[in-house]
Amino acid sequence: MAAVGSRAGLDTMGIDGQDGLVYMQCCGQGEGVQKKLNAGSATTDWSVDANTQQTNLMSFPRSSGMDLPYRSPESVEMDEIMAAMVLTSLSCSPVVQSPPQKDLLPGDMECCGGDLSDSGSSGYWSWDHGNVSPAPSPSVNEMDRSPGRPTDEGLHMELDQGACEEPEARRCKSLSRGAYRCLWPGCGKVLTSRVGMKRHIRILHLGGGSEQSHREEDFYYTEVSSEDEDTAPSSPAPSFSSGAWTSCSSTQSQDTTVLSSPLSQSAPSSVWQIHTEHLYQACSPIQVTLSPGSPTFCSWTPPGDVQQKPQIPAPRSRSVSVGEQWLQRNSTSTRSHTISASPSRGHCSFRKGRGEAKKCRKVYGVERRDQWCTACRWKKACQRFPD
DNA sequence: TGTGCCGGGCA
DNA sequence: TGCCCGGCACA
Repeated sequence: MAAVGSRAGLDTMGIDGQDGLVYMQCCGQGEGVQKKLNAGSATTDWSVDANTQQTNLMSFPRSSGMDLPYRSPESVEMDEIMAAMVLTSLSCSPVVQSPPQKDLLPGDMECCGGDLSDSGSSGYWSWDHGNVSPAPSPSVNEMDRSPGRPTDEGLHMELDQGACEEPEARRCKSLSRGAYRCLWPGCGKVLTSRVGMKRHIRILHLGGGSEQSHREEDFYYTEVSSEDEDTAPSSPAPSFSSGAWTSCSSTQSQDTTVLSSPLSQSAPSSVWQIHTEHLYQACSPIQVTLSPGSPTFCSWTPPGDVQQKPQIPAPRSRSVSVGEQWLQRNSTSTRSHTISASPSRGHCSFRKGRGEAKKCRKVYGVERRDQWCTACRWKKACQRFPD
């Protein structure tokens, strides 16, 4: 039975005779599932218990010299039944059985499965055929989650990861009908799966699965969707956000197009928010969005877009202070100058030399402090008269 | 010494 | 998050 199961679902099942550990590795994915068995007790919280261990001992030679206790025929039969159940459930996964290296057809795996692939598992565990729950998980996972059983750290990591991402995957699918277009010169292939697109880029264009190419995949595809195309030209703010950016800000852009992207979720909060609310920290947007180490849509956005789009003033419902309102009305041009000049300031800790422009303090004087811009009142970099 | 503003604290 | 201020750098 175990041998049959080995072909069906399990590639390797190793046993540590010292600790009673059984290592199961599914389909060679490197996603080792480590089970610590109660070798001595007959508790059946997890079906593959000591009996199963002994079954495994029958099929897999072990190097240790542990004595094998006598096993009754009933026990052997029960072992076979248990092993059959476990292995059958494991082998039921279509993803497990499918070859991992081919290009995924559209619809194979939806968006958020790509998160898993970043960790090197290439999304093999991101079974995502619609909302169908993963086939092998009910038997194994439910048994793993049963109370009274020693906590399996490694497996819990997998389970937690899946538990955390599955709602997100559903949310992605419910909110976005996006597709992913390969930006590789001359390719332009469109896939509905981020994982598929990543794999497409990695295999066909980057030529392998090296660590670097793993990170570079994000640069060679873009997200396209009908929603995006519909809403993009409507107003400056959505065109600036363009999905990835809107999803970056969880608090302020709920009314805009939401094209949820795992990459964009890891991106910093929106430049728009930074520019409008904390302009005196204007060095942040440039450094953040152009950071070469962050493989996000934000990085992929051409620098020109990053610097130009936030300059477009857009009406916002946010309550602003008097100074900021004045700033929004009058200093759009100077703001763009500030943004473009902010890299010269370098890191925020670098204190730039004093500029020539008069500040609010000089213009209005201390006695008219209420007319200062907000930043000046807060002893921040002047917004109204930036250098 | 005055000014600009970073960094941090407070509510 | 908004607001304020100590303290530092610079002119």
